[in-house]
Amino acid sequence: MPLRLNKEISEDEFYGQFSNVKASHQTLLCFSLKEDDKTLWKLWGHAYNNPGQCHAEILVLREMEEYLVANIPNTTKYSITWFLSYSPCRWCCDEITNFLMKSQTKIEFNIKAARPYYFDDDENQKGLKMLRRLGVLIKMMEYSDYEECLYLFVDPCTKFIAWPDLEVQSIANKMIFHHLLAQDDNRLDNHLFTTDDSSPVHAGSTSDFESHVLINKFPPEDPNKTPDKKDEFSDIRTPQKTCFPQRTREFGKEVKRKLF
DNA sequence: ATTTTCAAT
Repeated sequence: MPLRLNKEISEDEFYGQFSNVKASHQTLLCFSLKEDDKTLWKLWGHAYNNPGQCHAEILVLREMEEYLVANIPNTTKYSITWFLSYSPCRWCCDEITNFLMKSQTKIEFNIKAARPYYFDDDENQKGLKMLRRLGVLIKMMEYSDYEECLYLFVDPCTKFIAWPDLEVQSIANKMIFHHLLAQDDNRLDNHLFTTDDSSPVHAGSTSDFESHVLINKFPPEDPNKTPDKKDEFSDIRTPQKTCFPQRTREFGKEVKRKLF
């Protein structure tokens, strides 16, 4: 069964599928849906793509749609959160768009993706931009997102152990993601990489990260490994577990930075 | 190109 309702994933699945430094030919999607001002999820679970059949997103969208048509909302807004091991492809973006357009109830949609899925494909970029224009909060996963995903979908008592280069790769993913999605946004011309949260990335390392990602999307072994740089980022997050669910600031907000 | 990029060798 590619889709499982009310089932956590194992620790092995979590680390195996959501690693941002190892490529995979599978996609895992952990999802939750809740009615706002309620704490408990109304619908949750996880799904793998069905090989040769359909992407994980489609399975989950079907399940959520089924729920929405069968249940009269006791709220004015749904909140949906997805943890995806790959960012959605162009067609899945279209399907998410259709899903949002069909809903009678406002939907707050959060997508956190571990790895970029063919970001160099224009159509994939367009799909992601469309989602963002529709108000979907979409970002690449970073340390705190991994903590949250583990807490919510694996085990709240297990401590997240970061793998080597998680920080470096997530920062690289974040930068390339912003760069690509900002292409058609004139307001951001000179501020592609500004952030709200005092990002530890130094200006000098920008091109390193960018080329690193553009040349090798998911390098299994980083030939340019620089231990110095890794150490530089190793302490930027507190590893201790915090109370989830807890919303970190989303990237979508940071585009409203001052321009002067 | 409703798609050779979420496998099959």
